[in-house]
Amino acid sequence: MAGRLGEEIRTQCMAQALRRAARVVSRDYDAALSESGLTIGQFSTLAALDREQALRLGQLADGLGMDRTTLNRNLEPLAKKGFVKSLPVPDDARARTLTLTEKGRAALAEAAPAWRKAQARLAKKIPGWPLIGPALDVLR
Amino acid sequence: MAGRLGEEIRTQCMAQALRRAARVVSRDYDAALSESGLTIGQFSTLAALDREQALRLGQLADGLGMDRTTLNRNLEPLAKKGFVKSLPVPDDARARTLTLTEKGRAALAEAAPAWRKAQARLAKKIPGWPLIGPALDVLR
DNA sequence: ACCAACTGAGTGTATATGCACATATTGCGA
DNA sequence: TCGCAATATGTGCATATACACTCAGTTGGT
Repeated sequence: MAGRLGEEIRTQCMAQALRRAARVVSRDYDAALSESGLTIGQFSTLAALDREQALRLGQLADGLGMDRTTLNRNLEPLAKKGFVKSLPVPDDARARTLTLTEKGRAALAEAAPAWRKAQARLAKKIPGWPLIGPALDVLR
Repeated sequence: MAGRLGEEIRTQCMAQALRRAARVVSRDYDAALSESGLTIGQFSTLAALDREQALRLGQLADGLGMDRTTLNRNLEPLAKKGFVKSLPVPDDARARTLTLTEKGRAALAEAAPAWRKAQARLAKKIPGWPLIGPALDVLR
């Protein structure tokens, strides 16, 4: 009688599966990026700012599927390194726009080769990825 | 010329996609479980211990795809609540075995209905899940 | 028996995550 | 204009994550 519930959770819990997968692949990417001094989370944040400049905190957080306050704190190490700048908005004294600095763009470009290596390695390890990526897009 | 690299990363980075998905669904499960006082991560840990008793820290961490030291710290709130106990191993004075207490098993069972609700809600939101779950099993 | 390599666990530090709450500002209706 | 709801951001707290390092105990070779 031991563990019927636990077994059900292991085989069916989507959160467990996704969190586990995120941990495993994050460690891999982080190792690949270690030379660059960026984590995969920081790399993703810089990439998001590279796509669109002058985003507000809330907008960027939405884009990353992340709580606003989490992003706020994730920006601290990036700001400390001078990769991201937070500028006031003329129209609205509450808001601030986030911009990728030249230094930030350079760091992103410099880390890109290591990222591509991790991509290639992972793509081999997860042959079913072409099915996964699109299927997860519904969460956007 | 702005953002070619950022665009490539957004469309292709597996870590970004998985981390994002994990964040989004975790918030959902956490909200569903809030009454129970468990996070989805804690719920998963209890479930793993429900499947197999007397696991060592390292074994359980491997099973969860988690760093050993992370699990060590994740166990603290569970131990504080009396859901998990760490017992010495007779054969090996270095090791300790983790056991789910009766209280822990009860907490897991009590949280299960809320978890099932989150499961049902998410299954509707991610119709492609039957493809995703098996495809991620390669990371085990 | 001894020592070296190995193994299992714990700690220091840094980052990541989000809820509850607080603050500041804007916009709008009475 | 006054006041209030809505909006944008920041902070306190708790948990989550993992690398580098440390320590204790085990194991195998001599």
